Amino acid sequence: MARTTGSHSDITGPKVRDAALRLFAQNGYAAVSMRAIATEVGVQAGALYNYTPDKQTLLFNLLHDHMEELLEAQRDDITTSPLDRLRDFVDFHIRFHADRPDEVFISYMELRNLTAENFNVVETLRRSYEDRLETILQHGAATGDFVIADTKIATLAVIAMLTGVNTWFRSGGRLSLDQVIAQYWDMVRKAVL
Amino acid sequence: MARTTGSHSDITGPKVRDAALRLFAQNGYAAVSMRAIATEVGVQAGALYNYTPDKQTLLFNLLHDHMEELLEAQRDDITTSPLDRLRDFVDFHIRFHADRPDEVFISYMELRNLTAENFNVVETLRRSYEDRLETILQHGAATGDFVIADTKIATLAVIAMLTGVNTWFRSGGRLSLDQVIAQYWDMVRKAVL
DNA sequence: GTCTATATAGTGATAGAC
DNA sequence: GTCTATCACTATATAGAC
Repeated sequence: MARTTGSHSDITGPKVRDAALRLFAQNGYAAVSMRAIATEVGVQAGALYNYTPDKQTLLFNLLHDHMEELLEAQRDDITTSPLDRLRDFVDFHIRFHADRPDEVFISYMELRNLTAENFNVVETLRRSYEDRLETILQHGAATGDFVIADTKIATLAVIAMLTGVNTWFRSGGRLSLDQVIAQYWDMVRKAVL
Repeated sequence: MARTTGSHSDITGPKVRDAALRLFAQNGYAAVSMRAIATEVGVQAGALYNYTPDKQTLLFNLLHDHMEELLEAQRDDITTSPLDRLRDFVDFHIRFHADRPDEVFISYMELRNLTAENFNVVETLRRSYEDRLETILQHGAATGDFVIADTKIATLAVIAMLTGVNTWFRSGGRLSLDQVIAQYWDMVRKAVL
């Protein structure tokens, strides 16, 4: 219970994580040195190794936890209509991703800097998220609510379209997030009809 | 006219370019050393500097030339209907990008590794490509052929969706490129109707 | 828990021989 | 045009003092 005087692990730990996230997103994993992260945190490089065994684990944890949070946050009410479920998915996806631009960015850009083993873990999580959308589309296609030639292609097309919002959307811009969501929902709805 | 005996610049030059393209796409610009490129070409690192002043120029040329080729190849017959022009754009975009997976990949992943000046050049070219699609959508919206709330958003949404094909399409897979194009065209067509 | 110092290896680019 | 050799840095990670 008693905490060692001068221990800052519960403060420094998150700071290391935040600094790594910001710097990886800004400059890319390979271009960011442990010294740069340490400087951002306000410690010397050696001190970082109290919080991560190595740089690779730092990256893996950021991507892994992002995917876990995504899967944890996404809800699908299977008692509602396919159209309502799809609308909820579109709304959730855009909102969740718009809230975490750095996490989303490194999740796409830094996949190839994961070790093969770490990549497989993250990739499995990503696929299970895709599967949730495909399940909705398959259900709607089966009931006749949707007209979709190939649900796998439609899944990938919709996710690519929605995730693209992150490349240009900035809060405080010409359109509010609600307006953006409304317009994407309009396009997605028509595309699967 | 006469060529120096033993000169291989017309062979080695393209080989340097191809090796850089492949390695940048596979491992990322920052993670690829000039020595690695030289090994791939079959020369020593110092020899590369007969073909590029530095590593940055190597990257810039790849991205710049890719965008120039894209703009050069894209055709828009303004005498046809908005729907036909849009269909041609979708067909062209998917086909052109599917043919050049490495160029497309580094054009998205390595933008941030360009110097500010080089980035602006490439970014300007990219925007002018986007503008060509937006022109088509604006025209169709004006004639009533399309129903689009915001042509800028629709432009970005369609390009994100189409470019997403490159993340999963592999020639020889479940679907032919023609089948893929047909399905994307179906979704795009319905989305703007 | 953080520091300094260091081991070990890699980097981009250049000089000058051939 | 390509080679070898090298300069001046920077990298990740660790050891041991405090």
